[in-house]
Amino acid sequence: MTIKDIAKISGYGISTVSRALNDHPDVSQETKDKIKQIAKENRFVPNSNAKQLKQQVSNCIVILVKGSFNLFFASIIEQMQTHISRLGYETVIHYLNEDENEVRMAEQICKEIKPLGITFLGGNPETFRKRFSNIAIPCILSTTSAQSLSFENLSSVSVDDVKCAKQAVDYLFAYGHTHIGIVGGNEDISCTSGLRFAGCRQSFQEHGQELTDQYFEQAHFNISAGYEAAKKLLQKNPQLTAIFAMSDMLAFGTIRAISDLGLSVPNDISVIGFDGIELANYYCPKLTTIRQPCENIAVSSAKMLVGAIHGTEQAQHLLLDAEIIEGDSVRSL
Amino acid sequence: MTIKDIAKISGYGISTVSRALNDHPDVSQETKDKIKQIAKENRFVPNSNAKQLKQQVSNCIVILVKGSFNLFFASIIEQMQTHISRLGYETVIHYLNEDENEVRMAEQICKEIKPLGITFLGGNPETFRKRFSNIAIPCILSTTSAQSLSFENLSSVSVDDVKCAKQAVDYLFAYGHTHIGIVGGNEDISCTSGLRFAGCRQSFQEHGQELTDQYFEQAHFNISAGYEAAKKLLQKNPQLTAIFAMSDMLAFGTIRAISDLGLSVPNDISVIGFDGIELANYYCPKLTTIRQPCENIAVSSAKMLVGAIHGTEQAQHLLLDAEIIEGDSVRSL
DNA sequence: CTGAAAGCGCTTACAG
DNA sequence: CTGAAAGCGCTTACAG
Repeated sequence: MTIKDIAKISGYGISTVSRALNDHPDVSQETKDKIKQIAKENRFVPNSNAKQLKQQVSNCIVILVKGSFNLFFASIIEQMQTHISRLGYETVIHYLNEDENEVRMAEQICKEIKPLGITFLGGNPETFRKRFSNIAIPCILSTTSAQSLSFENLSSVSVDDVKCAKQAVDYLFAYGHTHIGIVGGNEDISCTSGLRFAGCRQSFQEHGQELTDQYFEQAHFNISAGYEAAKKLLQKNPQLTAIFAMSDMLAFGTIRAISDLGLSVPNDISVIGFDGIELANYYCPKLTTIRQPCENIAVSSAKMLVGAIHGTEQAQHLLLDAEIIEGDSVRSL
Repeated sequence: MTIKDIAKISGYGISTVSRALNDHPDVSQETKDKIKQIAKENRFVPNSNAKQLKQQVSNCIVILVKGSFNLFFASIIEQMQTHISRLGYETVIHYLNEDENEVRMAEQICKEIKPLGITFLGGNPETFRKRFSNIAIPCILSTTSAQSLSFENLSSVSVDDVKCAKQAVDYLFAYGHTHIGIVGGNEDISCTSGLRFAGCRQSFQEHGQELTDQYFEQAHFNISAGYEAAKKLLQKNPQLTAIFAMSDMLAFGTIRAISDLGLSVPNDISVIGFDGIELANYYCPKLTTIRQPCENIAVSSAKMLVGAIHGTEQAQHLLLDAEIIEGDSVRSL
């Protein structure tokens, strides 16, 4: 069933059928009704390949997600999708592995499906610095700041990772802890864990401490990595009374590790996480964590991207605040 | 950059360029090399719309996922994807809301992108009964059995939900519990929770009990629903000493609810889950659960679908076994 | 308000 | 081994 068939059945020409189906204003209502009726009866679905081949641009916005599983991203994606479709665009979600290059993939997607814009979740600014100049459509980096880059078609929406991580560690200091460990983080400040690490370092310095190897253990942002890292950390530094885990998943792994060592949270060791996913609130103990403003990130990203697509908005870098959610995983010393 | 441009640059005709790029055997190696080199230099990416419009069928397999967020599905999707691409096909993932009709969506997708096959995650057999006859390509229902249906192009891979749920409740009885509650489930045996509920009922009967309203509370399969349902259940039936939650997420919500009521798991109340997601192993307490064989479901689904696409396999319904993972959330009475 | 015609970028029978 | 031509299903300037 193609528009040609509908043209034949209806007696109209194919151009009129096309216009009627797309609700062009210059087709009489009567004609539209007839044609739409026939399309409906025959369960006509337009061939999107033909449509897009002809139109050169699609109506779609791509959400490019790095890291296939991440509850934090999940809730953002969901809301983003809802919002984008409310604004009248289709959305295509594409997942990449951690080791794939998101910008290269974006280049390919641009050539293949010609989207109007792209939002990146979990991208690395360094990758953007190197290759993003190949991309011409409006893009937005969500949950990571692109402030340090200055592409005129790249905006970003995120929390200030340095500040928020500092906030987390400050919180532990404020509760009287002086032996604080960090799960996650590294020296590379171009990525999220590097930025959060920098925040930790600041907090340490302000409290007259130096953040040495003794106090942190790197980990990818998943639960089993958190478990392993926490175990190592507690082995090399048994005096710790509190741990900042750089994501809630890391925090869950950390708490499990602490339990497996025969210790309890928060009685022996306090734990604070980062992200504020729904599960944090249902974990036992309820996790104290830095809650990123998911809805705001999702909605702002969608709005800014659509603004940029309309050409009404310039690239900008939105830094949002996070709030501390107090659970039962931190106690004062 | 199109193949026309490459034809111009290389001096060959566009048909030769097309054939070279697609590695057709009737193009000399030399020509192929030259053309591919030029394509590479110019970062040529074929326009997939044009390609598919012409080819009429794509090379892709669609994974249609109902319910946008579900850690259990997540790990299956990931493995399925890996496996499908290893078998030489592209994969497109499409998420639907709970209230959308998966089969109707599949019909549309068939017309739009003409996939070779579809795997459904989280589909409802009843929906298939009504509309699936409209679909002509090989499909597979994963994690839910389509045994009761007899479409020659619809296979399924799943555990036996009735049996596995019975296993869970039997386990609690075996540990001496006699007041067992169920979180989730309903009378509609066309869906997963209905099947599991039927298994619970069987177990109750075999142990000389009747599964009345007093013993269960319905809940959608998410953590907050589990929390609410468990609270209600314990309110209306305070004598319970054990609960079977029909998914791990429900179990987490249940455990949190128990804690909030000032009781402890497993000392006051034992809890067993269903699915066996990674998180279950990192929850506190470690969750005892019925582990579905994710890899096997993923791999078998992929294999069976590809077999059906090749026309070498008939529709079949694979029922896999689940195993009990013993955590620390059940104690003997 | 409607239609005939061109063309989007590709593939593939057909001819050489 | 290579090329000219037709055609996939749509949209849209152009003409009426």
